[in-house]
Amino acid sequence: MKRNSRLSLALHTLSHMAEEPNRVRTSADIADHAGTNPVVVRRVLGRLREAGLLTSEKGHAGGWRLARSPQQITLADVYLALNERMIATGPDYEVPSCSVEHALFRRVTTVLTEVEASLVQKLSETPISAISGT
Amino acid sequence: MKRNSRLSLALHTLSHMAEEPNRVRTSADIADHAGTNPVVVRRVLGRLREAGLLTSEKGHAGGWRLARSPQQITLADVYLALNERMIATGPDYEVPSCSVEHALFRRVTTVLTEVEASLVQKLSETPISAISGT
DNA sequence: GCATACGCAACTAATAAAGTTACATTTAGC
DNA sequence: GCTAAATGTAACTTTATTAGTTGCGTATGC
Repeated sequence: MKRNSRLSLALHTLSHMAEEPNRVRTSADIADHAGTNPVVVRRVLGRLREAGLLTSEKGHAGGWRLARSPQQITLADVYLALNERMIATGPDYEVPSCSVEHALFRRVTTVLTEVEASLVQKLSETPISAISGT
Repeated sequence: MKRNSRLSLALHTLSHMAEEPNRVRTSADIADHAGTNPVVVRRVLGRLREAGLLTSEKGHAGGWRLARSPQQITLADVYLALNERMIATGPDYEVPSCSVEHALFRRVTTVLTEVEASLVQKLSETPISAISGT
């Protein structure tokens, strides 16, 4: 794995799960499939659980499962759950003091925010069931 | 500066240039405004030049200038010039051997490619002149 | 010829992410 | 209860990317 790996891992895993929603999978199984390791899987899937897309159960016979039907989970849900905004200029760029600069800065930020919203809108049109074979 | 800095730097610089298209700017000037240094500026703007968005001239009184009018340069041009695909699963994820896996893999890739195309389409609707004050 | 610009290569430093190890906690089944 | 198997999480190491820096070659206008 390399870059964009969280989104990639999340999508592949969810698509798989969408094919057999009732099957419980352990992070070790998922890691094997994805060619990574269980802790990394738990880190990524943990975010999806926080967002209400997955549930996990501890202990013997525990593991991961979809929290709702594959038709009700869209790519936007996954994208937002990972909380990795691809576009927005973060709040780290030094905010300019000059007012002209500041106005320019705000216009750039505004446009990028709109673009991101449009991206999320587009993502929300595709449920993960459309990616799985079912 | 931190992340997304190339896109950020490019957009801010181009927006500035859009306000006074005839003015030639040195990488040192631009670096001062952006709070970075001239070499970094040349690296980023170099990509925009390769994409035909900017021209640069060496020597005394040299510097950077828009290659065409601000109305004719869109955010998609900038995004594509930087060649940083934000979405696509690169060709680095190990390609699965199992045919079922392979089919799933291809569907994920296809969907992400479509999403990226839609993003570029959206970006192409905004020229940099819309961000500058003019 | 000299000052001033870009072009580029090479190196360092900072950052983020994946990978790894270790251990606590929870749960099912005996 | 004991044990095996699973998640949860913290800490650390490794790796990859990027910004930053330095130095020097080359081009250009005065």
